[in-house]
Amino acid sequence: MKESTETLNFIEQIIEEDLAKGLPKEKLRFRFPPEPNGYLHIGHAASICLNFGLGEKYNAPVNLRFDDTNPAKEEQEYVDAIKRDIAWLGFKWANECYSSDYFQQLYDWAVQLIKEGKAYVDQQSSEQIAEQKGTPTTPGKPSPFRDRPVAESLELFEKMKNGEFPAGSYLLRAKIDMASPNMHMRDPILYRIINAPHHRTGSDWCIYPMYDWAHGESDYIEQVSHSLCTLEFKLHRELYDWYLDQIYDPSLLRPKQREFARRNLSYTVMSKRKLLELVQKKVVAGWNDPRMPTISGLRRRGYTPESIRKFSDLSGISKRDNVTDVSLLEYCIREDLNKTATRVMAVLDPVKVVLTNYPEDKVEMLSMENNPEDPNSGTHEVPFSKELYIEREDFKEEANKKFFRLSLGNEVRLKSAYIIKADSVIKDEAGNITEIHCTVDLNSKSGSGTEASLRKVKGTLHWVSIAHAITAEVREYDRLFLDEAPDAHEDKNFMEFINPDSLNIIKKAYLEPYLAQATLDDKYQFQRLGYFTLDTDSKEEKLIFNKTVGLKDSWAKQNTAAQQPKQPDVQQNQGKRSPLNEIQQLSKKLTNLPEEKLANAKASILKLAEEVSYEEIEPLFNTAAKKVGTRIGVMLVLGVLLKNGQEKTEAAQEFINAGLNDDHEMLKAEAAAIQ
RNA sequence: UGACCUAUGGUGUAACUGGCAACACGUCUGAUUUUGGUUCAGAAGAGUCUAGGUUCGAGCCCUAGUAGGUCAACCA
Repeated sequence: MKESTETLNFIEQIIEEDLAKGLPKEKLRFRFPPEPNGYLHIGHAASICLNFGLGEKYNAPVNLRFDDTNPAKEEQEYVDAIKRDIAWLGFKWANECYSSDYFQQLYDWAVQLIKEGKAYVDQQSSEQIAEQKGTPTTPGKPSPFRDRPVAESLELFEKMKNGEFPAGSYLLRAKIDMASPNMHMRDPILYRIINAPHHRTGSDWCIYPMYDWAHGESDYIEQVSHSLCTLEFKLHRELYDWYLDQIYDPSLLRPKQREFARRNLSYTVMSKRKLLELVQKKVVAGWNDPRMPTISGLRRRGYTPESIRKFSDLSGISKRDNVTDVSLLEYCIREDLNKTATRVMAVLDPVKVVLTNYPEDKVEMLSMENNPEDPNSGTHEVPFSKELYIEREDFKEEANKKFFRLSLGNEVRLKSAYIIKADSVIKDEAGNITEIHCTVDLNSKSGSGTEASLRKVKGTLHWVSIAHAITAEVREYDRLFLDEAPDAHEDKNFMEFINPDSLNIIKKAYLEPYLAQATLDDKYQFQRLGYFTLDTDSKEEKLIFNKTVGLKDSWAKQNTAAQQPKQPDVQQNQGKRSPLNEIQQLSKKLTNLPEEKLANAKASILKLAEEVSYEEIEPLFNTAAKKVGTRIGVMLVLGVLLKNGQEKTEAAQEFINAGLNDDHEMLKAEAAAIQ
């Protein structure tokens, strides 16, 4: 038996440690805690897959808990959408929970806190409270109501609950530490008054608990062992633990909060607020627009649950900021669809082909494989006749040898049909090709096994019989933003990077008739074009297909590369290092580089050296002797400085002398060059 | 000018807790192919932010820097 060498992410390691320390495996319990104020997106999928994945791995229950403590923002519509998305991803929650289910318990605990002198009712404005709170670098001041007698707080809290005060007039605050370096510990708010109907509790409550108070205690009530959230809650952990300390019964399990980095995807944004802005400003058609990174958008676009789970799996979990390239997501969906999608033919930009030697009225039904990757997928029939459409870009009158498609005098195969040869073209007055006249080799029928059919030809084209084709609208999508990280610019708003061409609608595409029976669940590969699925806007009399993702296209890549031979290197958009820093990085490799690269590295160092001052490099003179690369780099910089008129100090001379006496040839040489 | 977190090929993650850096995507070759897809074979690309230290030995530990992120909502 092979020992499983599967590596654990840091969350799994924490769990394993807890298990090793004696936590019984049966006590493991997780939760996914969305706030029902928006749709789930691919970033949430990371959290969903983490929590539910852990549940599957350890055979532990995972609750779906709606964090619904703010009636002003939350709606039933979102609850329904969230449940739909999680179920679609293929996960089953143990219990459907709501923080609002615990309002009474939370209230009782709050009363207990007041009685113990650990909470008090405040009645200042939010401005006053904010001012007293201080700043991260200066301590706060206590509220004048901080030492209000317990009985008075109790009475006021009771009145708050009974709706005797207007919204915003009173608050319940925990009494912790106004001087804590952690702002969250400076007497955080436990309850505020909100006069809005709650989607579940209606008007039962006028006071609502804040996140920190509700979340940790909900974890505790549900006996969640590991409460996993994103990094921005790291500073909340101290408060999470403080609240737990106040009510914790040692005979019960104590939840543990741990934080991981949220997942970002390149060329899109991932915050609910920003996605909502795209919806509200009508940049997209809605939360489930196929260009949106929402689960519902991806679903409509044609992504499968498997592909999204695979993506989460490959992306991993860690604690550093990240921007995962969309190409990984695209890889995941292609990989899935390649194995499962039915192959069909569709022509999006047609040009007419006439087979001059094919009988006028003849129609053949040809057989086409549904999926060459799956031997059991069967075949379907596709009609063939004298007049066809092929893709306009699949023909050129004259072509070089790199063009594998149809051109005058050359042969090409029609997928699952015959080999044809282009003889002539007909053009309109503007010079546009309107018809391509070809002769067909009638002995070359696909699958006939004849010698002619086995002939090797350079290219294979997809096609559609004009007389039999059905039409449909096809929607092609491109990235929503032109910038890799549209919301990572301090000086620019993410909306400035919107791609104006993210949607391309082809009003009339021609499809093989088999597609007339397509359903919303079907996934197709339009051969040589990409993966497509029916859009929800589609109607029986008007089919609409979404392009999920294109096939990899090394031909297109080759072409664009040829068009723009030298693309300026647009990388290095973050972490602008200082020249000295870059020099140090370059230097350390110096001793390991092959010659050509060595010359380049040296040249770069010499150039960067112009921007470095003597004061900056002097400390580097006592670089450890074994770090030869760095010493060489420093020597090079020193050379430049001396040449530019820098006085040769004692320290510099010493450094040069040390270099001269070094064993390393390169260092010795560079020292000799400037001594 | 405080606290906390983070730093490994272009990108995302690994490295059995100290033994000279692995996997995936992407990129580039070549083969196969009735999809310029798939598949297969291969290549290039990082000495792990910098400096010092501990150690026989450091990506992992310590110190100091640097860079990025988070925190001052009656949001979650």
